[in-house]
Amino acid sequence: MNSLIEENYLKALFNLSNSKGEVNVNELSKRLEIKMPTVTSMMKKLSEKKLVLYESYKPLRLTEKGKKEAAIVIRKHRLTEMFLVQKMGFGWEDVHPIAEQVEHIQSPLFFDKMDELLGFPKLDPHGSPIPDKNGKVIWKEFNKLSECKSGDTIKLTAVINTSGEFLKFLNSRELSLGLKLKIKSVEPFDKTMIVSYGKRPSETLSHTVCERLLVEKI
Amino acid sequence: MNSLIEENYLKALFNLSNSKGEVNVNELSKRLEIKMPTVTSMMKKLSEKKLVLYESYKPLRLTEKGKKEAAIVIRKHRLTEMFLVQKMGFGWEDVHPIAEQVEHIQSPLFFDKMDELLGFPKLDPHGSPIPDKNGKVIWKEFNKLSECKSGDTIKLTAVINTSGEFLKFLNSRELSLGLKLKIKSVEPFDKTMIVSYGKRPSETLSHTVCERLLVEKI
DNA sequence: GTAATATGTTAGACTTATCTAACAAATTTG
DNA sequence: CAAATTTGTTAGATAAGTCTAACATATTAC
Repeated sequence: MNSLIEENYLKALFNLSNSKGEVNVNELSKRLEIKMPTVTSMMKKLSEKKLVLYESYKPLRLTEKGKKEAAIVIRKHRLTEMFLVQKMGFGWEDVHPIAEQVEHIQSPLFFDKMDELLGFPKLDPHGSPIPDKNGKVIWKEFNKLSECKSGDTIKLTAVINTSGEFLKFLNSRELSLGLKLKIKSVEPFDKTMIVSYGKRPSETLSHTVCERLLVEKI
Repeated sequence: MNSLIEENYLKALFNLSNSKGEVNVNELSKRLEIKMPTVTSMMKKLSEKKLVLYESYKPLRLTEKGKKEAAIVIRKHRLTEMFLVQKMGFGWEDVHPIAEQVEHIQSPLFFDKMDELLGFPKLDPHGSPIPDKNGKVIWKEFNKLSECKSGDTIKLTAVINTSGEFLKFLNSRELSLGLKLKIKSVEPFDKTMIVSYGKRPSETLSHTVCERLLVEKI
């Protein structure tokens, strides 16, 4: 059994690995807001437990066991977020800090019940995939909105940043997952996009925003 | 903010106080399965925080602040139990260990949502009162079944012991809260009761069981 | 009312997870 | 490629919560 703190290291490592495969001590330290020497010593501990491959001055990698245990925590996090939104009436901007705590509950049955009541969802409220019970994650190939071209019609499928700030911004523009958007034009200078969707014929989205929105081409 | 561990001490102290008003270090030590010296030092710490009245060699008492903070934790525990039973399909024998973890979640909104979805229940699935948001508890005057007499007709209103063992025993006899029972006879030698209820014309309940069942006279 | 027992405290050690300061290796830069 | 910068490690300190061993006080029993 891993401690709550070990679970947080595994989770951070897993999330950082998804983009890079390998992770620096420094990156992990920044993500967790924990100083590097502390991270180093935890890496040694997790290495002892066969959860992390650690060698001095080398990048960090999760073992298969480590990946699986991290994915289970992430599964619990995302099921919780979905449950909070679907069954308890929370907005998607409010669920992260609660899920951050609930994910550490030790009771497979509790999360199985959530899963069942939700009808075995594949995605969480932010469009992130929910790992299965064995820790397997099915990653869909996503495009960033920022990489699309003028004239494209796309569907909003996920958000990258799940901070309350960003999600409240999306709420204020009535941008929600599943929404269909048309790209009317892209400003070459600052990559700002003019898009239309729903009842909004013309909305301006900064590059910063477009980089955080994942879409499917239609 | 109190740590998870401090919350457990407060809760245990509150639960033990309900019967006695005062609690020994020794009793608390046994309840928590934590050695006495550790309990002593935690009492000093909680005394610093104005949650407990502690003097060497004297019995322990919660301050008003301590009572309130303990009651809030117990509120979260009992709301969780109710939610697990009513909204997630758990049996009353399975909810305790999960609630024991969920009670430490820091998010008043999370528990307010539960409360609302449950319709602001006053009792948990075991018949224990749910403290209100201010930590006020309304204690009903209960009788133990073991104190009733032959011929009495009573309604099962609460259980004292919430161990899985005991609750599974009650399940096996179809004994649930709200059930009406008639006491047919009481064996003077060992205080065993013969009762009838539902479709069961004659069931034998040991004194041990009868002491753990709280009832209302009809 | 003293002896025996039960209860409670003090002192000091251990574990986990954190930190800072100092040093070491790797990477980047001119 | 050598200097400067960034990244990583080691050593030692700190805090929370636990323990055991030894000692102190209270309570119970005779």
